[in-house]
Amino acid sequence: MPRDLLTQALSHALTQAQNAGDLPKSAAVEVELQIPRDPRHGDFSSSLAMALASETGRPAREIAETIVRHLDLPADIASSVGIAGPGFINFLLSPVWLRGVVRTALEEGEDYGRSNTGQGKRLLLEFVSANPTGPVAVVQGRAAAIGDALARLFERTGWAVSREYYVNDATNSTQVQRFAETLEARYLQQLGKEAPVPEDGYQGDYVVEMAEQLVAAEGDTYLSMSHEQRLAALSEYCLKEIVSGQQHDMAAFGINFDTWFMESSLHEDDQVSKAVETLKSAGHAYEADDALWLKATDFGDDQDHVLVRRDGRPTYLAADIAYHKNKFDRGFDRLIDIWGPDHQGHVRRTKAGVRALGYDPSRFEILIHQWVRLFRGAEMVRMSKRAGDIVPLSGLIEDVGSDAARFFFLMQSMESHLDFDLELAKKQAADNPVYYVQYAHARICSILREAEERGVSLPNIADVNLDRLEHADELTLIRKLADLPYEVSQAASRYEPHRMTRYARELASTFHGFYTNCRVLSDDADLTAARLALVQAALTALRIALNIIGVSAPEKM
RNA sequence: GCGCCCGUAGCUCAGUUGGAUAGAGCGCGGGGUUGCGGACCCCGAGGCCACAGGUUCAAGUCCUGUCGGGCGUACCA
Repeated sequence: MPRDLLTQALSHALTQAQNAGDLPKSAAVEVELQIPRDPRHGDFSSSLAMALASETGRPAREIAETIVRHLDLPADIASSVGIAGPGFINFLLSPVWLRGVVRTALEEGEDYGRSNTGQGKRLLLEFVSANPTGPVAVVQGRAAAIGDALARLFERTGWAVSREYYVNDATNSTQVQRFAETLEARYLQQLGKEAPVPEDGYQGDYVVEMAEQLVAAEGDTYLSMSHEQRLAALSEYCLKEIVSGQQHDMAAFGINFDTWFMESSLHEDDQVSKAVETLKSAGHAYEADDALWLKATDFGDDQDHVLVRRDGRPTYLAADIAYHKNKFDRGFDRLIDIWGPDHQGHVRRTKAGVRALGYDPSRFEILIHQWVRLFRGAEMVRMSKRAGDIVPLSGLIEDVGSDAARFFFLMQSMESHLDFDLELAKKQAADNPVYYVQYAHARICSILREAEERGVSLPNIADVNLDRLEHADELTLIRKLADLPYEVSQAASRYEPHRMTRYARELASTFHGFYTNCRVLSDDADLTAARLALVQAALTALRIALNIIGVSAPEKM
């Protein structure tokens, strides 16, 4: 990447200047490049001289001149190096170097922009993990879109990624029991019995529908059982039904999990109790009020938390700690969890538990995404499963389609609330930014089809005279193509998948501008060949960006 | 009360780890095609970046406080 080459050259120039005595040897100054807001300032810019100015007390412009004098740039990379403003060192990439990007993109194809920062190390990405007490909701769709995009970003940066969905199917958990009691009531109601839904039960209509299906499938089989037997049978039944429903929801959204990890498997193998024992013997857990507590305050939390309840049942936290131990024990080098905003309070205690077990906290990251607020027109729709008014992801996909849903989920950073107006998303299908990007892709495909129909064969890149690419819109498009590798690496390392959505829109916009001003297929055979190469490179970059955000790239629309 | 996130154009949001004159989409006003897809392109209007201090050569960005919104604050998950 040119950024790296220029950064290295600047660092080197600084050292040279210092060794030559032209600049004082000061404390470590980080050499970094920015992209100027105003393109007239060049492709890259460094404020290195200003940072040094305040340390050395010498004028920034003078320092900049000294550094530039010692600068030894790789051949052909920059067509100009300038000093501007208060002391910026600006670089303008040369057309020669830019044209090389087209060649690189075509030669590397779908691999363009890949890097190997992960060095093949194993990364476990856990996301969605909706409770098995209902269908996957819209807010979890956001987690799904974020998680899958991050997974693809990490795959592109050299990590061996596993996608995992954690199923809280422990039948003795409070939520599962509560759900089973609700289902029991609805089931009995279906059969004409008087049975109130528990006050803290699940109010959503989908439980009624489940009861209807249950009666249709199994009739009154459960009627003659005792309350306890019936609860056990029903919770087993509904866990199976709901999990398979969630698996169906994820498949419909194009998310393929490598593993659906069952919490129950932790309990069956005594992994939870063993983890608790380990904490206890290490002195990180203590008895109080007839319960067992994790001494989380020793590991950065502001309060301690119960691991084993007074009645002897382990808490969710205990299972979660055992679960993360299990992840590490499976040999993963790095763990990333993506959680919903309602789990924010659990971050510190879970990290504390993992640290208490002796694992390196830098290998474990929990990302919190914010809510999706659904609107029907001006009316906001609440989405708590426990409150009952759940909006399933499957409904959203039916309404606006998987592509639009994924694109919208990734249009803004995960820590921002997302307003999703269902009516607008349906009504304005034509104005939807996802179509704008897909249209650019279809347009390029159309050009390539047209070329074929006219008997213009696609050029072999080795035979193309790329020097014919000199129009401003051509070079602007190439600059955008050149950004892809950096965008991918940044989006991955900073957990910012929405950057790829922004990139895709910018790339599409840049392409549309090029298309308006530069005719691809013309009588000029050399120019046609060069532009066909450019257009194919743009196609490659668009496909990569769309692939990362999980949106299809249609050849016709 | 405490913790996390948010507050930027009429609306929805970006803002490249603190850089030069704050951007995009939608909406609004005006223009553009005897051409490979007009689901496109170009121009314009529109901003005390919630407010007040502070740090810095430089603050939308960092720190402190205030105000407003969301969420959390269980021996639920």
